Amino acid sequence: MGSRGSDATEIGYLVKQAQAVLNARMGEALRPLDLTVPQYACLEQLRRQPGITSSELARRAFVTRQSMNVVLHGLAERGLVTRSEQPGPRKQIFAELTDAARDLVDRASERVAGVTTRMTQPLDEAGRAALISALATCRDALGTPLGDGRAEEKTDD
Amino acid sequence: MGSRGSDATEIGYLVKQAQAVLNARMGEALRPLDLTVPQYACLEQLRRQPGITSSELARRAFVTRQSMNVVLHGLAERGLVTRSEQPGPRKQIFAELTDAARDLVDRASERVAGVTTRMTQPLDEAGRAALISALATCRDALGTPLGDGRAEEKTDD
DNA sequence: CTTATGTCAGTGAAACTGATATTG
DNA sequence: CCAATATCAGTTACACTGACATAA
Repeated sequence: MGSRGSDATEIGYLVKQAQAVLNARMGEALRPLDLTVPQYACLEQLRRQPGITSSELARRAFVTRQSMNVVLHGLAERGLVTRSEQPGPRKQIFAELTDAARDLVDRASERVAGVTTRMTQPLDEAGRAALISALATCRDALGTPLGDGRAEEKTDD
Repeated sequence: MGSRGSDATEIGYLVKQAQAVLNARMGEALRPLDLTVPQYACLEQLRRQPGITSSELARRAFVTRQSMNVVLHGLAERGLVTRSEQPGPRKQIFAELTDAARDLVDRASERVAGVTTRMTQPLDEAGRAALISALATCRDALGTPLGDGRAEEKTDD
């Protein structure tokens, strides 16, 4: 570990802190709608891409299928998500938002947007663009998601 | 919602995703040491500032005292943390790392540094500095942590 | 009396691992 | 047989709220 101008460790901390505050504020904003942050994230993802499978949802949230399934089933029981009766090619089950959910997600998105807007308020346009770019780069730099258990080339350990 | 050049919502997503991947990778890196990410964060904070109280630890992690106490007690039971017998001015109890913990945290830090370094690898020096600055700005823009229930509006710290 | 601390008790959402069945 | 899906079962770390006692 030589000399770094900008310590990478510091970035790790800041990502964690920023996400912690963001998560707390989002949770507060979503509570009146009876939604948790993971639930909202799941719904929002479904709005952006209807008909997605739970496995794909899990990949995008960087969690296991089993974890995502808990959230997804909870949402289905609340009538916010429908799951296709007819499995697809690979036994896939496709999820979609219900009309009630679409309305709810709209309101949730407004509230969340208020939080994120406030968070990025002090940044100028260029700074915002740079932040988006840098965060995407960091996300991709850490490579593949986490599989189910097997099937994952052992990197180094 | 309006059309902005750089959507603030996108930043929220990226913060979440980046943190999710980072958290996953850190968890994998720390598992061989039998440490969870929150545990490591707690230990690292204690190394940086020995003698800190659990309430202060909680504030920095943006969680409640009760939540932090669970982590802290777990670490104490494992002999990684000592807690002062003599309460301070305000009934405070000060925590410190044990020698065993110091050694463990060293190894943990190396592993974590490997992850964060990999994460920021594609960025150049200027980009890293800009990211640090922007993240700190975002974190601070969302204001104070969450107290215990009452007592907010404490701007100085 | 007010405030900050530590603590006990309970709850809950959501992550994990492991195993199994099914389909292409 | 292999790969990817869905699912069931169990565990766990860790967040929350609420309530209480204590000390400055």
